[in-house]
Amino acid sequence: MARTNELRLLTRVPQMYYLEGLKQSQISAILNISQATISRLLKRALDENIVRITINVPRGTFPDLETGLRERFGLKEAIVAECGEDREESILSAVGDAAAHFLSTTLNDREVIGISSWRASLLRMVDSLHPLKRVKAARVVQILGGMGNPSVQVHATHLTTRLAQLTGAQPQLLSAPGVASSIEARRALLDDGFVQATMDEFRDVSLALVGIGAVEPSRMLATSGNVFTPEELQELKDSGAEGDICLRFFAADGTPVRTPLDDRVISISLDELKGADRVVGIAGGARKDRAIKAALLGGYVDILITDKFTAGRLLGEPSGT
Amino acid sequence: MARTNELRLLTRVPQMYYLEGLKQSQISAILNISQATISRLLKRALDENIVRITINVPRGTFPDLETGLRERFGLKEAIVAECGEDREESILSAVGDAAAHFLSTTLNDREVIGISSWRASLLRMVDSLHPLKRVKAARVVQILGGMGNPSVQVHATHLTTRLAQLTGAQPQLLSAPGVASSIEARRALLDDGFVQATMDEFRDVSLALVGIGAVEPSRMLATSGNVFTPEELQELKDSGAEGDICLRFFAADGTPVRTPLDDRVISISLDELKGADRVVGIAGGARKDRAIKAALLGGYVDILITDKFTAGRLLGEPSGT
DNA sequence: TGGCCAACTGAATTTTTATTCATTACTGGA
DNA sequence: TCCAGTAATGAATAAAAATTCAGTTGGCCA
Repeated sequence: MARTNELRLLTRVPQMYYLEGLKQSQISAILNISQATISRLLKRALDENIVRITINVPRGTFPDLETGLRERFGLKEAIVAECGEDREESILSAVGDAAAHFLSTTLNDREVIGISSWRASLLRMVDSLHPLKRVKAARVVQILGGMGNPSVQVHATHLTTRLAQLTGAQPQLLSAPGVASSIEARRALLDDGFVQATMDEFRDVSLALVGIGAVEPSRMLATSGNVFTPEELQELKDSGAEGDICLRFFAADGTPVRTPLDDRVISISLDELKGADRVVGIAGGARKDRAIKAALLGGYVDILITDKFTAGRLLGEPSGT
Repeated sequence: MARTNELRLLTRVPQMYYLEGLKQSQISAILNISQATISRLLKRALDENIVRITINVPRGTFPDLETGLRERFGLKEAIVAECGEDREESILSAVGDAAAHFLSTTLNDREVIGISSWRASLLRMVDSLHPLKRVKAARVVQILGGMGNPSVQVHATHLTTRLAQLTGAQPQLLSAPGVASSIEARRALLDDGFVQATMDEFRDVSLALVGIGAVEPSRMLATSGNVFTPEELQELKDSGAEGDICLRFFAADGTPVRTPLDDRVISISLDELKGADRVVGIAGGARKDRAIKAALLGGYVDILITDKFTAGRLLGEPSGT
């Protein structure tokens, strides 16, 4: 019975506070109980589950998947986008849009943005981005060279300059191919002052926007010119490479895979990438499942932006390595 | 789609705040959103019913009935006690206990308590009250004379002195019968200095503890000596009296009923009663339904302490006058 | 019976949250 | 296309809530 009297207060106080919207001091005055005690009663009501707070998940948001991704892969943040159907086009649009929104709400002033080229998802992001008036990034740094194929080279340039324009930043282009034809060719390219200057910026990147590539099946590698020879691709596969970020490859368990190719790639290194405050991975689609998982296991990404189908697959599979 | 991105935040932020227990400033740091915006998002999530707060009513508490009583009768507070069965004994015990708890948690320092005598419920309250060490009331004033019957007179005295003892206050007894034998007898009694002194205190009462009496059927009036003659009782009924507080009678709609009896009663007047900061009515039982309702309609009581059965009846009846 | 520990309490203080204010962007109508 | 009114934002500030602290009390065991 004594307990009943106490329970009455544990019900009454939250009722006044949460339902009637009274301040603790008002309740304190009405009930002749000190504000400190009101605060304590409220906490106790919460602890004892007399007050329950539930979050009603609106259609099109997936907090469960996001929490699952965060916890399973130790991510700082995961964003799962609603997506009509599980096809590339639909996913690109959903993920790009989500990434654009993410960028526009979380960009800080004077941020140095690093952006990978070559990525359809990043292109989509930039396309759906509205100009950011409120904040101004300092610089947008291209962290992966363009493709040999000139039209793709243009894309890479477009991506960087457009993003710089939208964020009011200075674009810092990397006027070199992502893959040099030889080690020597790479050396020569690195001697270029502009290339050098851009690459020096890699360590200053505070926010990196990157895609995640699949080694197999890779549409990009196959269609965007003869960047890699069939032999090189085979070598990659043989060495266990499962995916890449900025053409830096890693195995299924996330460990970096070093191949001779590394010495021809002109891009931020995985180590430099980890130096960024926030690395945002933007990718989705069944084709990339294994690569994304590998990237997450490798811890290369702090924030993942993906679609609900991919998120489901990343979590649904039996917990492999 | 734009809405979807927004909804995501409206889900994510409350999740972090309410479920993960993060501070707004921490969320602000994690999501790169200003604290002001976090606060606004939380409010919006509440408004849009994405976050729902429900209060789980524990067994033995009756917030619905209490709210009903408060709203229907404009009470400052209503306390409905759990009660095993709808019989006097059970109700007295429940209501007395609830009143004791109420008093012990809401008594202020230096309060002047007025207490009606003659009331079983008040007696019960005092019996279940533990000594209050924390606060000290200033005085306990008996606001209704005792009964002619000496043993009941003792009760009234006991009630007042005991309560004073428990609250560390000075008892202020009213050494006079509640009902004088005649107008002249009343005059004579009022000449007494002690009686006078106590009655002067009536206006200083800050917290009044009163029972509510039923005119018909009234056990108290019938059994406690020949206070009123059958004729007087008949007169009361004829004049429409439905209940009383400290032997001050009122009709079913709460309007005071003046009869010649008034001039023989020695107690606080209804007007003086209204001057108290808080008037606590402590009563229950089917016998008193009409009297309690009348008292509530008359607005004589700020706080009602009753049992669940009585509360149900007070609310359940078709909304009478 | 006394003494010690744990639990409560309210006042004061610190921490957290809500709001104000000034500014800037967006929208719809002329 | 331009403008007026609406909405949104962050920094600063006011307001509210949580916590610390110091002091009691009550129970429990020696």
